[in-house]
Amino acid sequence: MGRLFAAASAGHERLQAEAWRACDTCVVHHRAICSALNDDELAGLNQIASHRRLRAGQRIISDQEHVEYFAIIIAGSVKLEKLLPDGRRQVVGLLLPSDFVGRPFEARGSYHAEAATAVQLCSFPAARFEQLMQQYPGIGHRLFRHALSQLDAAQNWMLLLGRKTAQEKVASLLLMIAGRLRELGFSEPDGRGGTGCMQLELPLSRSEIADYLGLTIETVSRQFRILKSDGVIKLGGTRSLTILDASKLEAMATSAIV
Amino acid sequence: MGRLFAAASAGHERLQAEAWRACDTCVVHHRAICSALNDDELAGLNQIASHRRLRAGQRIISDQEHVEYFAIIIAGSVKLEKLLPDGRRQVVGLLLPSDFVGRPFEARGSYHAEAATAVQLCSFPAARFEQLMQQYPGIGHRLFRHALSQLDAAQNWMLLLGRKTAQEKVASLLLMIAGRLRELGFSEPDGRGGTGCMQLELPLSRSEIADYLGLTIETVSRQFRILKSDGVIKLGGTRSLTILDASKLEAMATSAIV
DNA sequence: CGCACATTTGATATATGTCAATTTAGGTGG
DNA sequence: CCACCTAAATTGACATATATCAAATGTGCG
Repeated sequence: MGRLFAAASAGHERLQAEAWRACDTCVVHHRAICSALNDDELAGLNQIASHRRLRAGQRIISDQEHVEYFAIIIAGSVKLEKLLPDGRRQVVGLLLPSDFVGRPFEARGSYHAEAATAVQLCSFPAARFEQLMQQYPGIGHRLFRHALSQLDAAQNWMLLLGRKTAQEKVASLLLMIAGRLRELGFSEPDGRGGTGCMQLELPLSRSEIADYLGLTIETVSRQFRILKSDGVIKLGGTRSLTILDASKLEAMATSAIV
Repeated sequence: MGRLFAAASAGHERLQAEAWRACDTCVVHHRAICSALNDDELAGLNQIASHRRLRAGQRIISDQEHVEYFAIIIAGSVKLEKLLPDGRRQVVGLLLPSDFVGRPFEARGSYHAEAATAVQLCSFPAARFEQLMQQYPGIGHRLFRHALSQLDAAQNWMLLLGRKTAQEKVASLLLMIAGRLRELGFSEPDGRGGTGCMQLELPLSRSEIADYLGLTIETVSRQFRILKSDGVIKLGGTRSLTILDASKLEAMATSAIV
């Protein structure tokens, strides 16, 4: 997941003056919630925006802690996870570039949001962002749509968690990730740029994948092996993966994914 | 789940004239999305509202079909479910009185919404409702909050589906239902109105419960038996249930529920 | 290059699913 | 109001997908 937005963290004043220009060149500006905002709204947002870089594993929002800021992901991936008191863990969301991080109207987080890879954020102080939301309805409207599509995704994931087999779960995950990365332009058609082939970097480790699918590491690993020996995927290192036969993978996933 | 709103389906003209009055006496008017609307917004909503009664099993929204109307549940319960091609089924949502049914900004449903019990709805034609949403931002804002709390619930359910045992799942479900029914005023403190006791009518059959928890009917039944023999619950008929020891049930559920 | 950690692989255990009867519940007609 | 009747729920015996426990590799970093 390379291609980071390279605009260094300039001084705050400069940042504000160049506000518009900064958004204009942002790699996610045509996908993120800012995409459908008018100039006023965009300028307002830009005045409270600042960039942040996080390393893999750094926490963004913590369960039981005040949410300090909202953010749009510019690069990298963020996982949302919930814990049971005894340590069992469930990943409840995977956010990629252009996604919005944060839960308006609720002071405390209901999950941990954590950088799954190195991450670059465009972040907004929570209080000022909520002010802005009241001032400019367009922002809330965009966020509303984002929440609805997250809800759709969550419901699809409930079907996966409750009713799919380990094999279907793994196949579904790979297709979901591949689809979203392709949409974002991270597609790297492997070999002849055919329909079936795609090379990608997994945004999650095996154990995060297990926690996303409601499985153990070992089961995930065994399913990868089966996919590999069936010639459906190819692994290069632990996080680099090539889908060799997308239609076979789709058949294994049983029905469409979000 | 008795106490239906008894205002018969009067003629359309009368209904509009008495609009305000109708909302004023509605059993859910202080909980549903209409609660925080101003007089204009409420009047607008009322002009396009009509009541509908459905029997258990009737479909409200269908996967792959155009969504014809949105609605607020006045009485009864609605389940949202998703199907796999081979018939496996997952309930992805349970809606109770005051909840909103429907998915704005998306012509086709992504799930089936079906009356789980006899239901009474206050429904709005989809197109006119979306118009109204543009006209009155308050409506969209309320809906936004509703969507966010549905998302929270969905994420909690993902934790349940992915990581809880059958016993924890059943205990969690009972607590979730009990909590929501109590909030709605369907609490019936059994015996001495102590902390621990509550009598309730399950809004779902055993097989719907199984499909909500990602289990089989048989496993659900066995878990009920264990809870019964442990003195945690009491069953009267198949849908009438009394929680005898709420704190024990909470301990069995492992952590808080939405 | 070597070290620590992630991943894979293997052997075995178990929670939950499957299949097959029963039993119970709740509605219907006599 | 009661006996029947169908569908739902329960119960039991057994099967199995996935978890658990335990090494053995592999990977990528310092």
